[in-house]
Amino acid sequence: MSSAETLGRDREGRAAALLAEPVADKGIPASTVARLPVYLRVLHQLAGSGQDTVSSGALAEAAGVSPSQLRKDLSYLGSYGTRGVGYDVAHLSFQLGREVGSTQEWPVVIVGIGNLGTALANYSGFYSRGFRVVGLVDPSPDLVGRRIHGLAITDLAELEDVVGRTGAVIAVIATPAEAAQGVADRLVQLGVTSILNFAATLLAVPPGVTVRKVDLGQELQILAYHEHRKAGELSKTGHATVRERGMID
Amino acid sequence: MSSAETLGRDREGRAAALLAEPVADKGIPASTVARLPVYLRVLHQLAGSGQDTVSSGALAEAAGVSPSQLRKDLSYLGSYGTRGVGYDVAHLSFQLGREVGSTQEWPVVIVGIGNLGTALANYSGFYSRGFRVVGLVDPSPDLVGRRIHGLAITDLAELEDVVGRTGAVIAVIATPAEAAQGVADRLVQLGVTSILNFAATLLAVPPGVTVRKVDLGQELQILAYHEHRKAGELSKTGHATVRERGMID
DNA sequence: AATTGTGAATACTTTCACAGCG
DNA sequence: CGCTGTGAAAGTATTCACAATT
Repeated sequence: MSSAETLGRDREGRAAALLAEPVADKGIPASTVARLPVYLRVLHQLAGSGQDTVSSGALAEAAGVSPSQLRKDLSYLGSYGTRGVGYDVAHLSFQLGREVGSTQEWPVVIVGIGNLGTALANYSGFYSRGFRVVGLVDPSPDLVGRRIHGLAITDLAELEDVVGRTGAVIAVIATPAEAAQGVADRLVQLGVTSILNFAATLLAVPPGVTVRKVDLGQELQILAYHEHRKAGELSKTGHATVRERGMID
Repeated sequence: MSSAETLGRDREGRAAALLAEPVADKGIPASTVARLPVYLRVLHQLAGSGQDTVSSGALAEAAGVSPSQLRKDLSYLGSYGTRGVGYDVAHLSFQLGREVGSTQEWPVVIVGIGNLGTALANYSGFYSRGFRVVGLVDPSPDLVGRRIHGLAITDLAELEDVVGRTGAVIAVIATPAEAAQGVADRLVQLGVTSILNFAATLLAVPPGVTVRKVDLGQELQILAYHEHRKAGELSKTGHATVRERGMID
């Protein structure tokens, strides 16, 4: 998988009372958070196919997790199921969406409009999940002014302007590795607090800013490791052995 | 984050003696495996900048992990450091590369040459890590025959031919979600045992086949969750609190 | 004197198993 | 009766802290 990092790991004493939200809103494990979008996607599919109720077993199967893990995950959010019956698809979908923040629209700025940035700008999966690409930024004079889906590419020099005007707090960095840290610094300065980083470099950001990294080369290398292992086992035992289940997300 | 799944979770009794490889080659935790490519990248950088020795502290810092985690990770591979001194960059780099399988070249086939597939086909990060894109496959008549870096796009109907000719065991699926499972089935049939899946769907594969999923929309949703939480905290306490460190990889 | 390698301790995650409820 | 929700148990991963080694 990809990885999440949030630099700055000291913790507040969690003094504030948590009466504000209908459902307790604290300490959901990171591993659970990473699975919520999966559940949400499956629920949308189910809703689309006319199912209006689903059991933990069926939902878990479709999401690729164990039923007990699904129930444990959902239990962090509240008790949205009905014993003996299951979950109401529409209701659970709404509750999950509310938790993940997908009931609102999030403006997103993409910095670095190379092959990958262009692909991301065209990616329909963002739109359907509530993200609106409101800024495309690149330093290349060849690209500035071109349009993707009607949105013009802006010069990197005007990054301040773009972020300020759109109010984006989520940004995607798809620049070469060398440029990424500089871009991140400017984004953070402008109030961006969540960054999805495709550059093959570690970003240093202040506490309170969340970075998720997707390193495509790294993903393949992890697969190569498994291949390598399979080949080794094969040559020793004469038949492939089964690897244990992966991790993360 | 991205996620690793390997369906089929039964385990062999691990009867075979493990004398073949110089270093014990068993049970490296999945979380460690996911970090090895990061260490490898940092080591390459260090080598490039002329450093020939590095301490666990410095290497850990550059990789974004704790020194003790780095040392624990490396300890699974063997004892490649020198107490009181540190690690020899070239030697550690070689050992890590050998473990990850990046001393050899891996032919890779990409299926689905839309925006994302095109970006992946152009991505230089694959080449530098030992991957060779040897096949580009898509069903669209508009695309078949076009070339990317000199490699012609082949019709999906000839998938069998492409995989057979190139001997690829690693494939990337960048098709629409609906097409992904069908493509995966054919790939597995052809002997592919590692798949990097960008389609927003869960792939069912037989035991022994490793799948890693990268869902870009999902990555943003995880960030949105954090934003959502920050906004909530902010409105309650008047200042942003720091989130705990993420997970995965 | 400095830094690795590693058992032991801690923290986190998943699974189990069953009580609770519709 | 069936399925959820959840404490308790088991399994993993990370951090600590220090002995071992150069």
